[in-house]
Amino acid sequence: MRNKEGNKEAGILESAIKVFAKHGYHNSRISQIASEAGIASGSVYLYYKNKEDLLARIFQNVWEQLYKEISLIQKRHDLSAIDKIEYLIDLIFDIFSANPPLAIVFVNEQIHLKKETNTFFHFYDEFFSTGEKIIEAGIKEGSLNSNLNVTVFKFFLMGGMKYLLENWAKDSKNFQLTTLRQNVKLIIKRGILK
Amino acid sequence: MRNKEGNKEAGILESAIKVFAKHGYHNSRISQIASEAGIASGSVYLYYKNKEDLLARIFQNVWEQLYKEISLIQKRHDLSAIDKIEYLIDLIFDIFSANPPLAIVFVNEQIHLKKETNTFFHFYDEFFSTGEKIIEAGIKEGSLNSNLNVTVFKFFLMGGMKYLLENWAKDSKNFQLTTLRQNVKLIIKRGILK
DNA sequence: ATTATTTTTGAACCATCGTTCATTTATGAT
DNA sequence: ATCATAAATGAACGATGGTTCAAAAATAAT
Repeated sequence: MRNKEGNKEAGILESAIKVFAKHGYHNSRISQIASEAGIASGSVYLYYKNKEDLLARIFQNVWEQLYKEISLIQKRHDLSAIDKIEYLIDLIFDIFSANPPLAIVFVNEQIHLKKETNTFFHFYDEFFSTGEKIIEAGIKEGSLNSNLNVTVFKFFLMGGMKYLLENWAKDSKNFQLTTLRQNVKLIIKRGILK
Repeated sequence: MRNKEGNKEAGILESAIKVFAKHGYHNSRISQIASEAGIASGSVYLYYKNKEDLLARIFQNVWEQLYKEISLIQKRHDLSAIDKIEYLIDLIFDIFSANPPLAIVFVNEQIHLKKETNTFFHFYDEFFSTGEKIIEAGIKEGSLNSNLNVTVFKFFLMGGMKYLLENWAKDSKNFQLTTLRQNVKLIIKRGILK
């Protein structure tokens, strides 16, 4: 497969996302990524230190973007807490619906990267900590249920969305993205009881 | 490490769960599992066909149990739909809280097993299909919100619980299991709005 | 056109395990 | 005690695939 000229580094990363999504990190071969990118396998090492570095750079990009976006949302004083949470849900679905293979990699492969050796966990931690602040502010201002454990809700929402994204990315016929957004918002806002 | 005598097959599987939980499937060595079980590495192959068979047998056991339990819950005519869902939440937390390494393996490693080659996916499919039936019955009987997309809710709840379990198993100091159960039930029943 | 420099190549290297199996050890029957 | 059978061992095999690097190709400079 051919790349746009002058964009080899990004092209390799795109190819890596596709191959990682299809086979999983450990069953992906550098030679597959290289041929997907239209280069020789040795050339991957001109742009990336090793296989793990490819995965790390994917997550670096994702978490940096997620952190930047959530920071902007948090700062907006015209939005209530629940508005901010809904914006956050849209944000995540927007990022990954534009790139289904990235969604699959995002959901399944972060486990192979350790906190000690990867700087992007800084963004990861800040993302979650900002999310917590938004929820806490909502409790303080009285719009969110004060019985809610912030940590539990944070993980529950993230985990639920990840699982939905994965299943959507693998077989988008099962449900439309709009159904997905609407229902997640419905569930977290009002629950499932009639 | 020593096993109870006369229980080698189960002992090996327990050791595999521990090692898979700690290092992940692909970074786990048969030699590690063997030494954890107190046997020679070749002896693993007296009880299990190969490395993948170890993982498959773990999931076989889990999904068979989950399917049997959800079937019992579904049959109970003394429970409403929401009661059944709450029982289900308790069931999952009970199974995995008794075995944190199993929770970690359950959440992270199923991806390495393919539907085509593993019979336990029968239980997996039946489990989810039974879950859907419980939710659908709740909608029909009028106790659950009829705007709810059953598939979306099913995945959202499962994904949320998986992510919570993983984080709890990795660092149980973050939250107590009772907090976890209560909050999951709270969120899905009533949502987070005050 | 010639030379210097940079980029790319891909065959070969080599470390890493999963798996096998000839041998040893344990168990049980007579 | 002796023999037969079963269970367990762990060194060695072999396949795999990430990574390297000498050589080739492309590009730039003179």
